[in-house]
Amino acid sequence: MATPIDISKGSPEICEFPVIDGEKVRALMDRRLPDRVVRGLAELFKVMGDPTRAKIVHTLTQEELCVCDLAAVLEMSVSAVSHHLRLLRNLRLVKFRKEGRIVYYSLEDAHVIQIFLEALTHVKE
Amino acid sequence: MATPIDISKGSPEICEFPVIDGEKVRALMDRRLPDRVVRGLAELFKVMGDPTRAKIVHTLTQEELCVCDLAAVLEMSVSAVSHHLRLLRNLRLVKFRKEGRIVYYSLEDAHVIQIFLEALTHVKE
DNA sequence: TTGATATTTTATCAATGATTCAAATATCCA
DNA sequence: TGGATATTTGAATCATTGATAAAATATCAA
Repeated sequence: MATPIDISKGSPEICEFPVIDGEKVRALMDRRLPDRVVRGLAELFKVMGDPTRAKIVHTLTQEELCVCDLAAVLEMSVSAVSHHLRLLRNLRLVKFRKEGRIVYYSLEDAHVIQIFLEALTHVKE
Repeated sequence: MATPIDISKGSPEICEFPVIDGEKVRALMDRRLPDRVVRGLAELFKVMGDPTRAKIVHTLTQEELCVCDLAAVLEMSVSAVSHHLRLLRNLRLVKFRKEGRIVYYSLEDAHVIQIFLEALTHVKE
């Protein structure tokens, strides 16, 4: 039977939620992730959660590439690809090096590849 | 110097993109992921790419929980949580079992946990 | 310098998505 | 059966996001 549980934890206002298993709930509340981490996780997944950016990441798992060639591989405008690269850059999923006016992009680290490949096997099965 | 590359591959219209390294581009085009897989990947990441759903997944990595208790842990309305659970259900990230009128949710499989934890360590470092 | 190339940025529009409230189901218990 | 509880669903609103085109920046080469 659902009983209210006080989850105010000393904050000024009293918030009550009806719960089934109050102990479980209290224990899980103590183990909640910090907001900073939750936001970081969501942003990481969100930025990979677009077909175009998924393609970009996949392509870059194989080879370093300049914006222009990346656009050719994806058959998209350079501008569109550049926009997506900026998002990936902001989240530090990709890094780049400049050679004259050509900018070569590659994946930032092994973690990104790992997450991507894990998801790939999940989707393929 | 960028030279145009014919990527029409027999399709009626001729599409040309200026590229730097035509061989690289052609090779990568041959290794592109099928659209079905790309869409699946993007959907998987997108559904995890929301702070609330990230919290839900994290909570369920620890314990099976009913909707009502999940809402209490997250301090959100039951309705909002239920909406998010539906999305997670559609992508088969979570499964549920019914016990009378109470519905208990848990993560679908080890892959989901793996992807989540990998991302977590990436964000935390 | 001038023109050409590679990339980035700005601005705008349409589409998508999260949240809320209200109503609908479903199940239990008296 | 009637009433209470647990969850789901639908509609409405508001904010976010992606795509596109056009302009801006940066670098090279003649």
